[in-house]
Amino acid sequence: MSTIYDVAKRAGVSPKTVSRFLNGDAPVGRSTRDKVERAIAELGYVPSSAARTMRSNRSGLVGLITGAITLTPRRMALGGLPDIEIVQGILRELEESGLTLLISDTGGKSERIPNLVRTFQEHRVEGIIFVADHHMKVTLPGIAGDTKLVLANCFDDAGSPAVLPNDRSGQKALTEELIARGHRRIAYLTLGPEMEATRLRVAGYRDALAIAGIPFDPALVTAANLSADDHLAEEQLLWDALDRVLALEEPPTVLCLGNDRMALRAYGMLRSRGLTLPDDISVAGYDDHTLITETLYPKLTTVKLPCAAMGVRAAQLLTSMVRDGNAAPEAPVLVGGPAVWRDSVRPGPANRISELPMRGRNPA
Amino acid sequence: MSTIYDVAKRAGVSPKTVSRFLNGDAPVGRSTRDKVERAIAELGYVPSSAARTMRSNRSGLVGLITGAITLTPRRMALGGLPDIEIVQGILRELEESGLTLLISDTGGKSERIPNLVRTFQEHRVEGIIFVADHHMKVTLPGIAGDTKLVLANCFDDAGSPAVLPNDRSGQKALTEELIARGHRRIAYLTLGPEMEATRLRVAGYRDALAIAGIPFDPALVTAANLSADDHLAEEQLLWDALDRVLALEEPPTVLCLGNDRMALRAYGMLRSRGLTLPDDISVAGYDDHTLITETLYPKLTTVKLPCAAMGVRAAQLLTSMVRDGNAAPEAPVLVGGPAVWRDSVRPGPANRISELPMRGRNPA
DNA sequence: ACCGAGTATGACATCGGTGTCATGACATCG
DNA sequence: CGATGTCATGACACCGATGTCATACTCGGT
Repeated sequence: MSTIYDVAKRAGVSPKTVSRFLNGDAPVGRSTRDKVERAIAELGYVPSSAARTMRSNRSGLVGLITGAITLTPRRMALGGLPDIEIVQGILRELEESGLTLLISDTGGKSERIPNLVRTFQEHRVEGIIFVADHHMKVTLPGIAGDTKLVLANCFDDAGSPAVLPNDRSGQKALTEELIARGHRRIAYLTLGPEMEATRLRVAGYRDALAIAGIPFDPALVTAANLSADDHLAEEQLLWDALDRVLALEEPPTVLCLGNDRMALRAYGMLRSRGLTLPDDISVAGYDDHTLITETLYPKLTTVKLPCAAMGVRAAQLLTSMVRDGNAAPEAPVLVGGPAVWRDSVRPGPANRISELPMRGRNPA
Repeated sequence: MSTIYDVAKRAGVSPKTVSRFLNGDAPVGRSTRDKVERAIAELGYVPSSAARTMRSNRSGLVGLITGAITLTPRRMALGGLPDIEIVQGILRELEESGLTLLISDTGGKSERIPNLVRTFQEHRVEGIIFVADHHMKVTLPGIAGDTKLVLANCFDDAGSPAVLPNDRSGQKALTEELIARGHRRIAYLTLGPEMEATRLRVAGYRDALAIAGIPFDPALVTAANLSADDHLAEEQLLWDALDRVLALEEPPTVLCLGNDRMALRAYGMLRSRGLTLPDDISVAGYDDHTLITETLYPKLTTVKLPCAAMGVRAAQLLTSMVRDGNAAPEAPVLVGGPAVWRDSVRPGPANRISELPMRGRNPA
């Protein structure tokens, strides 16, 4: 591989002049410029970022740590959340920034992270983005030097700059729209209670109820999902939760589910009870996993989890910290996603379930 | 970030001794070793790969060019082929190799490739793997220097080392198994005629027929897919092709489709004609896209496209070229995938379609 | 006591760019 | 016409590793 010295010799100028031509940091005479240009083309010269990095202490690299690449196909098949969309947002934003992305995949094994970080540091990345597969708290190894860190879809105790989905506003918006359509008895079958998303979305749900002056009924809100990969247990949990809320004295007219996959399952369970969607009961999901939401009949009303936007924001945040030396924001950046209105929620003021025979409400 | 000089000063030794400790290229006294070890830990020293690269001319980087990351979710939703599995295979194989992967995504725009290659060369990658989303011919920009290149799922005119799916043996194996189960009239509704896969798989199909002494009937083989993203036209093409082969004097007892998505469509079309699978007619796909093959009823018999294995082989090939200086293989590496036997092919010697009324054979 | 072999270490140059400073050629101005 | 300023260019050191060569010390054999 030819060097700047080769180019200089061929063009009959000093290496520094070639450097000036390449970087434009000082004027270069027209004829000199032409000679250098020709020499570069003839030699196929490409500057070495290693040498540049040494002198300038800027590598032009940023690191990305994720499990999305190895885990996505499996999660896709399960209808899980494509955190790969966050990675896509990051890619898109970084594309024009002149920064080169080093991607490391954890393969789902978090114990590998320290090694990945170490490798990144050897390559003197200017910043690292860590992408989690769901809204969660993480604990990362300390990062030496002034390498910047941005967390996407997660946060830590150290208060590292983070980009998070606005779960609270998302569930609030959905609930508000449900209320606006006349629903008063809104069941919420949540994800596991240990999930950040659950805590925040329940808060958003209660926000909306409070604004509308509807009293909060704890019987309508229950966890109905596991974080573990145990389909059978998940199914039973959901069935039981659904059973309980439908058997209430005053049953819900709409079911909000913790994610679209739960909604998919709920469709089947409700139908096996002889209920028609959305006429007998309405359903809403969360995530806007289009593979599910657009495929189901009726199409699923849900809340968009703004993955791509989170990726873009995370990348913007990192570039602004790395290139412009901006300080990290005090508070996490919250990225909201809209409620996406489809056909699984009856537009009318109420559903018919309260008029149904017990068969629909409790088939057992 | 601290340097080897900082470590040397703190440990009271020369930088070269620290270097020896780090690389183990010469014996280091026990007490010296301890002092150096402590100094490194106290300073959180991480060696600079940029400096190392300059001196040694080896960056420890390999580049990967793909469109899998940005395109996968869309293709997944379509039931297309997850070339991301190739990337996974590469990741897995490279993990323990000490090489760091630079991943660039084309975003589906091949005109970006020269820039990606250029960026890789600036970082002095030791090799580049190019991953295509389907078996195809590509034309890549020339790569200066002695950077190695490996093509995965594609090949070029220059004879660059390539890892390819063995389409011919795959379709041959499937066809042979069909024949072994008594099928004689085997229709093959292929992908677009311009696809490499089509040419090779038809050859494999004919190989199997020839071995069994079954004459090749051109009326049974017809292209029934478009490369373009035109669902409606695709559907019509498939319908028409299906219509023609079913209306033959001597209709097929089994339909082979160009991929699993076509098989998925074929299921619907055959059923709308009142045919029962696999009793009235058998169906086989290609790719083993488990989201489809395991979900359909009956489960789809298909040929596994060995994506992960191709990724592994491509990475092995590149590391052997980069690290051990091995020469590129003369011929492309062909990776075979087995026929995966599920329930969509009737085990019996023949299907009943030839006994069916015209309704089933031509509903129009 | 002496020599060669092995062990443990350091001085110095080098990789390919770029920051700093110096220099020479002109143009401009009072 | 000399002082000043701008433009165009080059010489040289430096970033942080490591290869090469040199040096000093320790042993065991003779």
